[in-house]
Amino acid sequence: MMMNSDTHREFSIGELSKEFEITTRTIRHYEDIGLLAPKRHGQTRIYSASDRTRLKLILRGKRLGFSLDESREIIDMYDPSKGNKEQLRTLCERLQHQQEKLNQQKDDINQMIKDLKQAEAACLAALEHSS
Amino acid sequence: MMMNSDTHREFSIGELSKEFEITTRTIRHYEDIGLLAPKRHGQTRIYSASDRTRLKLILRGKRLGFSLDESREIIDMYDPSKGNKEQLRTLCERLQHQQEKLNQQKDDINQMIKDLKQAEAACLAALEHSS
DNA sequence: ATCTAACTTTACGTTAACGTAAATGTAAAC
DNA sequence: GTTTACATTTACGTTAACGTAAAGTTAGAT
Repeated sequence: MMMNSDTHREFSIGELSKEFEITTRTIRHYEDIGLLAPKRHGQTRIYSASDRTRLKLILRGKRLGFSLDESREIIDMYDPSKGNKEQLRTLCERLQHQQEKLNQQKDDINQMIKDLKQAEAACLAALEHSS
Repeated sequence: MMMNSDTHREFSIGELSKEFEITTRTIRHYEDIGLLAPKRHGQTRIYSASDRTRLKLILRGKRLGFSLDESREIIDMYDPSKGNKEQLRTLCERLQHQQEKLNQQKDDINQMIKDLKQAEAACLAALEHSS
C-alpha cells in the first residue's frame, strides 16, 4: 500500500479559503456548527486532506441547493459506519432515497435546459428577423 | 387555432397552495416581491394558467437551489422579449451561460450519485458480512 | 525592534424567505 | 342568523448562513 503525498498534506485556513474562493469566516462557521473539526497547532487550525475533502463536499452540496444540515446528513452517510444490522438497513434506504432525490433534480435540470434552449432558439430567430 | 380549456382556467390561492403543497403566505410573498401579479376579483386574487406556470417555474428553481431573485432572472429570460439587437444578443449569451451552469450542476449531481452508489455498495457488503 | 501577514476569539449585524398572529371581510350552508 | 370555510391586510418574529468590526496573538522579514 502506498500513500501519496496528498494524503498527508496539510492546509491552513487561508489556503483553503483561496482554493475554494470562500472567506475564512465561512470555514470557521462550518466548524462552529460541527461540519469540520480540524486539529490545532497551538491556536492555529490545521486541515488534513480529509478535512479538505469534507469542505469540498459541503460546497458541492451548496451548489446543489442543500442546506448545511442536509449536507451534513449526506456526508455522514459516507463514513465507514459503525452500525448494527438495523442501522445498516436504514442507512441503505436513506442512500437510495437520496439518489432518487438527485435523479428528480436531474429531471428538473433537463427540463430547464430544454426551456432555455427553446428560448435561445426564439431569441436567435428574433435576431435573424431584425438583421 | 384552438385553445383548450386549461388555457383559460383560473385558480384560487387555496387551490394553488394545495396543488403545490406550499402555504398561501408563500404565494403572497412571491407577489410581494413582484414574482407574481394575479388579477383580482374585488379583493380576491385570481390566478390564470400562466400565473400558475410562473409559480411552477419558481418552485422548480427552488428545488434547484436558486434564490427567488435568480429564478426571477431566469423566468424573465423566457418571455417574448421586447428588445433591440443588442439586448437580444446579451440575452442569448445569458441563456447560454445559464445552460452551462446547469450542466455543471448536472456534473455535481452525477458525481454525488456515484459517491452514494459506492457508499451503498459498502453498506450492502457490511450487511452481507454481518448476516 | 517593529512591521507585516496571517492567524485567533467575541459578538453584534444583515439578508432572504418565509412563519405566525391579529383583526377583518364575504359567501354559501345549515 | 350564525357557523363554516375561505379570503384579505398589517406587522412583528424567526432561522440559516454568513458579514463585519474590534481587539488581540504569533511568526517571519526588514
